[in-house]
Amino acid sequence: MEAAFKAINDQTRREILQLLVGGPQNAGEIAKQFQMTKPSISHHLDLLKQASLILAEKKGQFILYSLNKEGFTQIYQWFQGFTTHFEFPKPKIRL
Amino acid sequence: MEAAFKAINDQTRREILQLLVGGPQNAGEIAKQFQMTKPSISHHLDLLKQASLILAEKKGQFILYSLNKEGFTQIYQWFQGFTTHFEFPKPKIRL
DNA sequence: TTTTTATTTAGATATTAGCCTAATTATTTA
DNA sequence: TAAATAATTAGGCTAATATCTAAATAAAAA
Repeated sequence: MEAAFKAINDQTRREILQLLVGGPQNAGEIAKQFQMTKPSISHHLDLLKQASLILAEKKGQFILYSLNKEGFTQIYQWFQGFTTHFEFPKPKIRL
Repeated sequence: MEAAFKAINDQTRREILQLLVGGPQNAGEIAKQFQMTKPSISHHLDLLKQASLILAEKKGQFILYSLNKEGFTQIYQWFQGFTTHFEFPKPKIRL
């Protein structure tokens, strides 16, 4: 859980997660959308993977990244510890 | 929102938030529960306050700290951007 | 008013984080 | 097999973070 909090404490990494909401992308595609070198993006992807916020699937010479529910669940569960004290609207759930 | 992510990316600060679920406490009471100096705890409280995760109310020579919904709402709203892709149980709400 | 108590602010230090360039690994294509 | 492509790993530099001690501020008590 430690890793998840660390991972989301960075603007670039939050933007990567946002991008992946639109569907899986490989490292090169992701990197193109940032003004930052590929090695830097690669490092961010590694931290997101360590936090179980994304999954990496090797497809030949490409690596396809996609969102991973596990890390988000960890964050949500932490958050839930406070929901008995504050009211929050229901999450929008895809049924 | 930046400040909220930063604030929760620290074990000590997350523990402080957890303590305050049990009700407001002043800085000294909070500090007693950690093996860390008062100035360090004071700094953590300042970061939590900057993130709108806690409120500080001066009571004579004491300062009473309590949870602040605002910062939690910011985190929750960010989180909601992903809930259309993953299903999460409803939060427990105190009505 | 002097002293004590509660808390913060300031300054110093050590660790961590983010970014770059250069080098390496793995896969595909010529 | 040699060259090109995709991505990561390694090393170094700077900025940000967490913690401490010492000093400052503010309120209460003696």
